[in-house]
Amino acid sequence: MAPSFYSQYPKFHVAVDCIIFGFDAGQLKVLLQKRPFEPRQGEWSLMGGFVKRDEDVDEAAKRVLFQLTGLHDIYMQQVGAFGSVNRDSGDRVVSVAYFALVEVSDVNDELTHQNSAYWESINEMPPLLFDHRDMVERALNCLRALLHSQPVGFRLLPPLFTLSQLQQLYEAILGKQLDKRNFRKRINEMNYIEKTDLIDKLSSKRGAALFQFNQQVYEQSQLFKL
Amino acid sequence: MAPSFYSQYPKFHVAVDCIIFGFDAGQLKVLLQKRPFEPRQGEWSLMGGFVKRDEDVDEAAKRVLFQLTGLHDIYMQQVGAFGSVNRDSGDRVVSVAYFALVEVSDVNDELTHQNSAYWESINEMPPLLFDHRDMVERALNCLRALLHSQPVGFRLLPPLFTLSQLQQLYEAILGKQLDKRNFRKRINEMNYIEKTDLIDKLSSKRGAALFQFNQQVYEQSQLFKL
DNA sequence: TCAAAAGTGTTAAGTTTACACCCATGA
DNA sequence: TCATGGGTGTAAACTTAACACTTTTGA
Repeated sequence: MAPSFYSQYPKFHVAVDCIIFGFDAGQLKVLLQKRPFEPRQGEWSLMGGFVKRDEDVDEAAKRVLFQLTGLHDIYMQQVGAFGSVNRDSGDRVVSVAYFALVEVSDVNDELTHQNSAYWESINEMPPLLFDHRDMVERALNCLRALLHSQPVGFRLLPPLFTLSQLQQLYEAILGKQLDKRNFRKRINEMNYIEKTDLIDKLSSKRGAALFQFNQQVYEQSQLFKL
Repeated sequence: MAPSFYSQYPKFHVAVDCIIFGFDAGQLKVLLQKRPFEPRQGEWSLMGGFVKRDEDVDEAAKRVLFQLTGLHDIYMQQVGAFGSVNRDSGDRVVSVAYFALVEVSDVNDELTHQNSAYWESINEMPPLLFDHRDMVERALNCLRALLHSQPVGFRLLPPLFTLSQLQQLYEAILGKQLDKRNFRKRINEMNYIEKTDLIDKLSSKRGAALFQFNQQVYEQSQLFKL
């Protein structure tokens, strides 16, 4: 192949970093990893990886998520590219950040152990490598905005959940208290969050109704908005 | 330097593409370029360029904007990274898109001519190269969202503008008609959009009051929101 | 019997929308 | 004198926010 016009320009490592959000013990968590290679081995970081030669950047993010959690078909969204010259002390690396919403109990614990990865509360994160803290903050802003426009909360919960759990989740993401009655009123208007006949007896003596998200009803309800 | 852990991984060309928004003749416009090199020379595209070895990706976007318009210190915001394997038929290129808000009359026409760049209405764009149309659409969505949270409109207008101009601009960006009285009521509540003593006699017989944006008042007003 | 979480409506405040006429001026 | 764009207020609809008590049941 003849040398193209492009070939006079430099090339860079391109990486992806994943902000993997989970919800556990009433708190919004992020899956953080002890960096397994030099430089700065052992420091807390996001799970990341280099993009392969014949791999979409989006695919690389999915692959990295899969490597760490064993999960496929997970909601992921790009946060943005981070491209400062000296952001990575190892070499010039342009990194594209993605966030993922996973259910903590679905995650393969063997894989996370192998990768020295641990769930940390968003409010109690240790100092992170490079610009990873910025990435988490930007991801959290994306998630907050998303929560207002789409029902993504349930992706962090088990298929069946109580309204108290859902409210705790919203409070953890938005970082503020919500009024119980107003919250339930709002959820009630969303027909795609359906009450089941099942009762959760674990979290209270009285028992709480379990709800589920109905994707089909949701998609139908969106069609009418045009 | 010893070969680092990183060096086993591939490298890619990294480019920036700029969606340069302007406002003219009552329409939202984008500055498009006839591609000056192969492959696909002569096709309509965004203005772009490769990131240099010792240049932040953000800096590269500013440089490309400057090359085409002669403008410095312009509002720019990243839209996201585009990283499909085959998005560029020349070679593997990961591109980061940015949008800029410029005042059309500030742009250096000599530079745009030299670069075969022309303002096209957002509603009448020709087919664009690669995934550039996606980039424009994503940028427009960003701009619309931004318009609701920050007063960025005036960056597309001259320092002095009439309320009718401002309304036309909002309508062009949002793609829908706005009510004149409601619009003016809303602008009136923003103390940082100040009425001046000057009158514009060009666009109407009666003359319209000219307004200006006051950055200091804006910053003050934002402090109170915490 | 009591502690702990579940569940339930109403009212006031604020925001958004819809809507129509007079004004000033140059041609 | 008239066509053109500039300028102005009010009422209804809707949305959001504030607020307190009863229920159930396991320990």
